[in-house]
Order: sequence, then structure tokens, then C-alpha cells
Amino acid sequence: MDGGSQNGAYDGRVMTEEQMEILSKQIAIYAAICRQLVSLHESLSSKLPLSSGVDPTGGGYFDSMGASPSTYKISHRHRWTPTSMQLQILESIYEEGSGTPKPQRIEEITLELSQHGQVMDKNVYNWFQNRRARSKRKQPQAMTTTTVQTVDAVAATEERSYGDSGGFVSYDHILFPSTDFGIEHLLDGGIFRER
Amino acid sequence: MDGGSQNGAYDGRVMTEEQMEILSKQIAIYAAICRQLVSLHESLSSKLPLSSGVDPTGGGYFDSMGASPSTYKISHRHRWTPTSMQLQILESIYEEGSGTPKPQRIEEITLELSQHGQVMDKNVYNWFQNRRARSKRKQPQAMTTTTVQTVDAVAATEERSYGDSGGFVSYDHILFPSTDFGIEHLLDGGIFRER
DNA sequence: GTCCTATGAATGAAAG
DNA sequence: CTTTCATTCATAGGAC
Repeated sequence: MDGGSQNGAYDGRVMTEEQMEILSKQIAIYAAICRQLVSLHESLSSKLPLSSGVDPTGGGYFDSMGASPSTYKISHRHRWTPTSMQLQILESIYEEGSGTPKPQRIEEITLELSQHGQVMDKNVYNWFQNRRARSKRKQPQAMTTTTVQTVDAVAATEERSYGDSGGFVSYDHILFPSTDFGIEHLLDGGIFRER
Repeated sequence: MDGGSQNGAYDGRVMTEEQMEILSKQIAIYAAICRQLVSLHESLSSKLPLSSGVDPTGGGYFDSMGASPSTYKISHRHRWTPTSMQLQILESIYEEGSGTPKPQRIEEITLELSQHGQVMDKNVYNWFQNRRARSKRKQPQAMTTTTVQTVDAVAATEERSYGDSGGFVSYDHILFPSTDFGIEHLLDGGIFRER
């Protein structure tokens, strides 16, 4: 661990192993924080192009607009839209299937649907989930109150409005979430401490 | 290990001025990046009426309604929503391995998470269950290379994030608004370079 | 332009 | 652990 290294820019060690370790950890801490913040940013920025070219099959949604051939939207769609053909199939299966989409059958359905437009398992899965949930909630719409959707909208508005516009907060609790790293020690008492 | 460090260990210079400068800059770079990312996060989460209003200081369940105190309970949130901080921690723990949430470790995690917002054991348990189940169903999509976060791999990981701009979301304009730092040189040829 | 509706998608919680 | 349910978020498309 001393002068063992020969080739390389540093023919003589100028730091102890311990110091190297500390410094490495300091760098690693910032690296980890940055990585977390970046991924946080990704998740916050809605569902932006997560695919980023890595996923060729599921990367782009572009529907054929089965009902309206007049529309040519080649641009990337963020949301899958079933074609009318697909919708028919889905509705049929929904009715006949006694309401249980079955996890493995999803793939079969997807396969069949993909003959009428691009679709993924996830889309089919979501569709059945939503279909079921929706039809269930449509039933108890006998609410005597004049405005059903008004309450809904208000509630949504309320919830959406809780963006805290408070003043600045110290970033320390953000940057240093846990004591796993032993950050305080490193940053406050490390080599680069202010003394 | 020579006698470089005991308490009060820094009475003798073990690094050259140049090395010190490089290291200082490395740290400074990460610090700057983190600061920018944090402020980016702030602006993103405060500006958008976006989803779960991420409240850095706290907040899980509670929405800051209060527009109409006369109402008994227009909309109470029954559902736990992890803060961004909590999410980061959870993701970290999830990634760092041991795909088994561990029964007792849940409490530890819960304890740590509770420093960043209200949370219960059950929430953490559910989160891990869901997380695992859903990542399983996911198609083999390597959106982010599952890089193990080890101190050794930090350099490589960061280099991937910075230097490699192909196929990855270009954060460069965010991270590096100016070339004042000369980051490439430092990160690629710094003391902690790979070779 | 703003507002509303419909609906795909995400996710916490619970059931099996 | 696997599958399902319930709620919510986000957005496309239409009405005005």
C-alpha cells in the first residue's frame, strides 16, 4: 500500500489510505446526492421521454386515429389512444369476460389488439382497470345534491392549491437526508474543514 | 499507513497545493451542481400545480385546504403520499439491494422517513411490496442502468451521467450553464480518475 | 383564450 | 408475494 504502484502519474503517495477514503466518500456523497436529485427531477418532470431511446418497442406512442383518418398526427403522443377497432375488441372482451381480465390473458389480448394498432400490455391492463372502476362509480350517481362535479372540482382545486409558497428553507435536510453517510463528520470535520 | 492522521492530524501537509486545488474544485463542482438541482427542484415543484404537492419540510397526508372551514370533511386525504425526500430515501434503500424489505428494518426506515414527513410502518411495507411487484411486471426496460452505488463505482457512474450525452436526457444545460469550471478536465483527469 | 369532460396512466392500499 | 381495488394526476379534445 505504499510505493507499490509504479506506472501512473503519482509515483509517490501523498495521502494516507484513510485520507483517500475520506475524500472518496466526500466525492461519493455529492455524487449520490446528485444522482438522487437527477432522478427526482425525472420523476417530477411528469413522464417525460423516459424511454430515451433505450426502449425501441415501447418508446413512441402514435395512434392511427382509427375513427378520424383525416387527422395525421405523427408527433409523439404521450398517451395511448385505442383505435375504434381495438375499442370494439376490448369492449367485447370486457363484457364476455365476466369482469376479470386475468393477468396472463392480457398478453393474448395485447397480441390480438396489436394487429389493429400499436399497443402494450400496460395499456390493456390500464384499460380494464379503468373500465371496471369507471362503470362501478357511475352507478351511485343518484346524488341529490345539485352539483356533483362541483364538489369534485372544488376538492381537486383545493388539493392542487396546497403548493407551499413559504420562504426559503435550509437545504441541509434535503442534501443530507440521513446519517448513513456520516456526512456531518466528513463535511464538517473532513480535510477541507474550515478550522 | 504512516502517521498522517490522528486527532489534530493535519499539522503536516500531505498534498501539494495543486492537488488541493483540484480536490477543492471537485468538491465545489458537486456542491454547485447539487445547489442548482435543488433550486431546480424547488422551482419545479412550486411552480407547477403538479401532483403531490411536494412539501420539502414535511407534509404527507395533509393538504392545506382551509378554504372552507365550514365543511366537515370535503376531502380528507386517506392516502399517504411520500414526500420527495422520502421517495429518494426509499428508492435508495430499494436499490441498494436486498430485495427483501426485511421485517424489522421497516421500522428503522419508518423512523428515518418520519423525519421528513409523517409515515407509518404500513406505508413503508406497502411501498416496498408495490415497488417490487411493479418493477417485476415491467418489461425489460433499462431506463437507468442499475448502477450499484459503491464508492469505487462513483467515478464511472458520474462520468456516465456527465460525459455520455448519447441516449440520455441532456441535463448538461441544467447542470453546467457555464464552462467556468472546466469540469471535463477535472472529472476525467482528476485524482480519482479510473486508471 | 378558459373551462369542462373523458380517459390513459400512476400508485397507495388491500385482498387473495 | 401476486392480483385487484380505489383514488388521483395529467392530458387530449370539445364547447363556449
